Amino acid sequence: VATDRVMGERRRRRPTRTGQVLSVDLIMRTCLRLIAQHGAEALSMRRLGAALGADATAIYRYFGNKDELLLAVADELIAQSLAQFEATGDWLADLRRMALLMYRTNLANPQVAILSASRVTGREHEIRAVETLLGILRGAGFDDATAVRYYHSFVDLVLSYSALDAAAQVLGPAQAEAAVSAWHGTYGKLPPEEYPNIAASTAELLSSMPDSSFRTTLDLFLSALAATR
Amino acid sequence: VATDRVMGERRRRRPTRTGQVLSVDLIMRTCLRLIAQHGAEALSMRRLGAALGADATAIYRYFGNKDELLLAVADELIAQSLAQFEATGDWLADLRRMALLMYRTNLANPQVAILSASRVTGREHEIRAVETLLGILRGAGFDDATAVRYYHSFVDLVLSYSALDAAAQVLGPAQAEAAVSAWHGTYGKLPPEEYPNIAASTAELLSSMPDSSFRTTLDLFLSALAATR
DNA sequence: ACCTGAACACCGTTCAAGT
DNA sequence: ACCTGAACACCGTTCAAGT
Repeated sequence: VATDRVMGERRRRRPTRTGQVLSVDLIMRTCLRLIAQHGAEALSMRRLGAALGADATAIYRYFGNKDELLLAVADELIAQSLAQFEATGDWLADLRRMALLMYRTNLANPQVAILSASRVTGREHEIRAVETLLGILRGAGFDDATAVRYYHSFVDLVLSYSALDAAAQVLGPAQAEAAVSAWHGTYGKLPPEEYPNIAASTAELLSSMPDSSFRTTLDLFLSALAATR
Repeated sequence: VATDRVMGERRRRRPTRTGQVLSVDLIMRTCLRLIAQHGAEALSMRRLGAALGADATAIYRYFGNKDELLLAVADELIAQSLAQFEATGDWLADLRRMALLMYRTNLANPQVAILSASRVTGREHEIRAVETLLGILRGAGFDDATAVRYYHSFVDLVLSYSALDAAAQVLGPAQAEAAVSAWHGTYGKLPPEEYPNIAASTAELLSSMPDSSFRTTLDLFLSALAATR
């Protein structure tokens, strides 16, 4: 019985049709690869099964449902962000670096970012991230209550922006095209008498709106934190 | 021919099976009601057709596809926010009020907010909102390029936070329960030696995390804008 | 002119059967 | 013990046919 637990990894599993031996880890890695290679819309249980060389329903031996699988993958993304982080002792620079790492990792896995932005996993890597961020803010000299408030704002800002930009990135070609033509076709051609402010800013609007405003917002947010310390 | 255009609203339409006469407006209202009553996951073209007493495919006479329908509904929400806004001339107060109105309207229609946060509709009310916000920022004395950058940040901040908080509000009972127990069960009971920062902040974390951080973040953001003017 | 309904190519998930 | 595959209850959308 003890052996079963300790050697869980080595339990004999029947290989699939194509000889793969399934595991939680292999499924998560394949899931991430599928999203990275073929886009978020390619992630269905059937396609994941096919990529694993297994029947889609075999995955349900390892994850209760698709949502549970994606939450596990979400904690994995936090791990990836943390792995690239090294504290420098400069709290503002550290916050900025952490924000950019989280944002970048999320944008590389948009489907997961969208699903997990508003979820608390309570898993290993999420806890480490909370501890690290609270440490940075408390180390900056904020009292406990303020550190918590700013941690909350910081993490919600980064996660909500990640989800927003991930959703934009995941739009189908037709929808992305519609956004471009809304800006160039509609906003670029409004009568100046009726829309003087848009007319005065057209060039800036057309060049700015397709890009993310995350860096601008982050910098404004961090400068406000610095000002209250 | 001219009559056809001018009196477009009064064109004779064949009633559906159940006697309803379809229109863009009726479809949008039914769509909003369906989402409000049964959640976004209940919104399928087939269900919408059923709620209209029509075949699902009849909707395609009025909206090219589901996405186009949702964009129209999203623009309706913008109209609702704008209807409650009145400029005071105090740019900071006006921005704050607009942010809170948009946030509140979105949170009252969480399912639509989630679906539309990252979309550009290019429609009537969205255009009016852009014009209004750019006007506030240019009126505050920001140059055109800066006004556009700050408009972009402002609207993305409000929309992304709306979607984040709407998604949290819309979690199933099981998932909401899981979040509570993650905070109280997991974060409330971590060993202080390993997680000193979480341990020092436990009380504040447990009381702060269930609430939205939108107001804190918005105030920090606006104070940063004020500081750069 | 407008609505209908069959059809196509998909989903996530369950469960009895196979090995 | 684990994987398979049929089956169920859905999707969005197209298009020929009906009225």
